Amino acid sequence: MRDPHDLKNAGLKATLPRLKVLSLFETSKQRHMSAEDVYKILLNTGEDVGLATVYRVLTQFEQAGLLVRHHFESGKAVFELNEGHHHDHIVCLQCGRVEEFCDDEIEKRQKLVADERGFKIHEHSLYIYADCTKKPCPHKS
Amino acid sequence: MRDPHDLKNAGLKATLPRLKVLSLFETSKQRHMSAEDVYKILLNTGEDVGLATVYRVLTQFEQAGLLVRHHFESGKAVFELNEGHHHDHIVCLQCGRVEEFCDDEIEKRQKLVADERGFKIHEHSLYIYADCTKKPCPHKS
DNA sequence: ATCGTTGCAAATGTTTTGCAAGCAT
DNA sequence: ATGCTTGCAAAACATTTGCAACGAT
Repeated sequence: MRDPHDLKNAGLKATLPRLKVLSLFETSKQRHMSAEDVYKILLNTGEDVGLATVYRVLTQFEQAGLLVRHHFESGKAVFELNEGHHHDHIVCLQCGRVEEFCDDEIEKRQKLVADERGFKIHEHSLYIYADCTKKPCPHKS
Repeated sequence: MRDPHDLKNAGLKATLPRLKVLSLFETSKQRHMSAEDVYKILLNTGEDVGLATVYRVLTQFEQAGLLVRHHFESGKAVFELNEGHHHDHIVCLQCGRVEEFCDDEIEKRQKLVADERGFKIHEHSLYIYADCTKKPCPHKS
């Protein structure tokens, strides 16, 4: 299922639900998933986990630095694996499609803007919300 | 209270609750307010409006283009008056403080990034979430 | 054996909706 | 008079929490 090592490093016991959730994020083609997404996928896979546990595990993983939480203006939080490398997100407001990007110039100006105003930016600080018109946009996934 | 004109233009009847809410946005020192904020301020001012009405009116104003809705990674939506002039937002994740900014270089690159990926950006597309460390940060308003 | 973890159900917080009464036109 | 609007209460979501049973060390 998954190496219990990473969990132990994070100070978390290597329990079934935690291994399943972490495993899912590492094997899923979908990089960004909500608690409900994770819960449903695990159910469909025949795994038996409670929704409350999924929420708890996701929060613990976020605090342990294994996952990053985003809100993406949708009313529900989504999580992605924290793989260290910096990137920002552009999100379609119609269908929820997420694409990652990295632009040095934007990085530079972003830090400038933040510094001027006394803000300290994070790894994932910057979001662009837009509409994906050219690509197939299923209007709500 | 407020000129009923703008409301009529938007195809909305000039009712008391709507005039009060619009008026509040135009007179409040706080540019960004949640439904709860608006509701409480109106109550404290002795005005009598239902919370459900506040939610409905805010949504109608958003659709009419009078207000802009943001989520700001906080679990609750906030609204601001749409005054036409473009700007982006940098938001403190600790206390919710919002500052507006406009950076031509970021604009340019943002459009580029969006174009490359087939996204169409809006007036308020770009957000930076950060921590305001240098300024007094009340840690939750 | 101990203490963290789980699942369920209940609680919480935000936003939406059904419906009868009320108001703008 | 008509039809949009309101307020309230209830419903709908997303998320969190209390608690007794369970599982990893």
